[in-house]
Amino acid sequence: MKNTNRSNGIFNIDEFYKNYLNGPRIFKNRDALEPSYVPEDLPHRDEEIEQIAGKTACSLRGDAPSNFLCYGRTGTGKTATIRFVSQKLAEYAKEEQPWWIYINCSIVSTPYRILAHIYNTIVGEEKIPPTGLPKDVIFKKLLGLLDYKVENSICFLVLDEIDLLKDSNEVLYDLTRLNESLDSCRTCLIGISNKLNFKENLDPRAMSSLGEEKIVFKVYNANELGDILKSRASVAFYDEVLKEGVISLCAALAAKENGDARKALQLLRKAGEIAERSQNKKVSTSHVNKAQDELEREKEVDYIKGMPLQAQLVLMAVYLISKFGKNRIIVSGDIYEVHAELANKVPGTRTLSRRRISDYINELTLAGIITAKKRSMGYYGRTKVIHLNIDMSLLESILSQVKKIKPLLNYKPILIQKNKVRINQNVFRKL
DNA sequence: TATCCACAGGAAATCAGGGTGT
DNA sequence: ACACCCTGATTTCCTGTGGATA
Repeated sequence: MKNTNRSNGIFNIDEFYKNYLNGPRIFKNRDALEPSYVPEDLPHRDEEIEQIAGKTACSLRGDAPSNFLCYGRTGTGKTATIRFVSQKLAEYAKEEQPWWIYINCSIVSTPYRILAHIYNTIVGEEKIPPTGLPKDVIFKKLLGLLDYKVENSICFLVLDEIDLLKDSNEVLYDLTRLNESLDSCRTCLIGISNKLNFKENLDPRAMSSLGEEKIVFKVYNANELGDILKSRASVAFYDEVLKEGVISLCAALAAKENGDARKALQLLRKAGEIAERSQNKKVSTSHVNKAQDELEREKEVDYIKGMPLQAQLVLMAVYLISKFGKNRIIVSGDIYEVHAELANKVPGTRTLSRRRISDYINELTLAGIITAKKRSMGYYGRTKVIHLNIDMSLLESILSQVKKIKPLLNYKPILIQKNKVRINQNVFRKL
């Protein structure tokens, strides 16, 4: 980084902004690299587009398409493809434009809220409060609204990340019942799922409501990712800004992560931002490598900072045991005890049951912050052996950013002070 | 070989907090 | 004020279990 903004080592914000404005311009349209951007064309999604277009075409003649499900890993273009087709469809729909209602089930995840969300979207304002009313009242209201407002037309309900629904059986049941009870309006349900086995633990009625048909999105390979990046880059960046190899590096890195196009775009955007920040005229592969590191770090930082306080406390317990425990092997029982100690010290938290702690451990494992292996010690019972999966100093700096927890960073748990061992550590070491 | 530990993790119940209409 | 609603977090209750030990 050039230090023209600093004189005597002091950051000068005026200089910084002046330099920034006079500096090289890199982005022409940054939005083109955002996940929400719907591009003019979608490279390598022809098959998927064809299938979806085929399924939805009948809406142009006023018939309701049958419900279907889209499967595919994150970053395989499921949402983008649906949006793309919906835009095309709108171009060809003559009189009655179909309604498209997108529901992100990671945010709107309960039966009540789904119905309320649909209602509010159609009305265009928050008519239905986030809670308070009985669900069937909303159901009836929605029924009336759909027949009145979407009369003789079709309403596409896109349930994105449908696997994250809290009560998917009930939601799907409600939505099919909705469709059956309507007079003049028809609905079409489109589910989008990251999990291939999503339908497996659904009850049969709900399962059939999504139809037998499914569209599977293939993962992108590095070449395909490269094409996607090229087409986006031409919109997002000024000409000649990207140095040789930048795109192929982004593509290669993302290909390693299950061909995640979102990741590839993030990398490219971040690399551009890093170049811009350091006032380089061009984006180089070293910017991409830095971007990779930064994204990795940001991901963990954001995740941990966004966790509920109790979860942070559980993580703190793991941290403290590994910090003071001198190679002590961390087991779930220890975490429970240390968490209880900590919870008593932090205002506004209570101790939790073992059951709850066990859930938090699972969540941390799922997020990749820790690894947990089930292990039997025979006569000494069964437990989970836990390892931190994140750099200690990074974890320390993240935890120190959480105000309520910060004072505990150097707390030596009583468990460790007394060197209380319920299970002979040698049992573990034997393997 | 039967025993028994220290948990895992499913299902259902409970609680508190934010809301409604009457 | 009252009865009732929805949600998210948590507790309670429970059954299951790998394998060293007696």
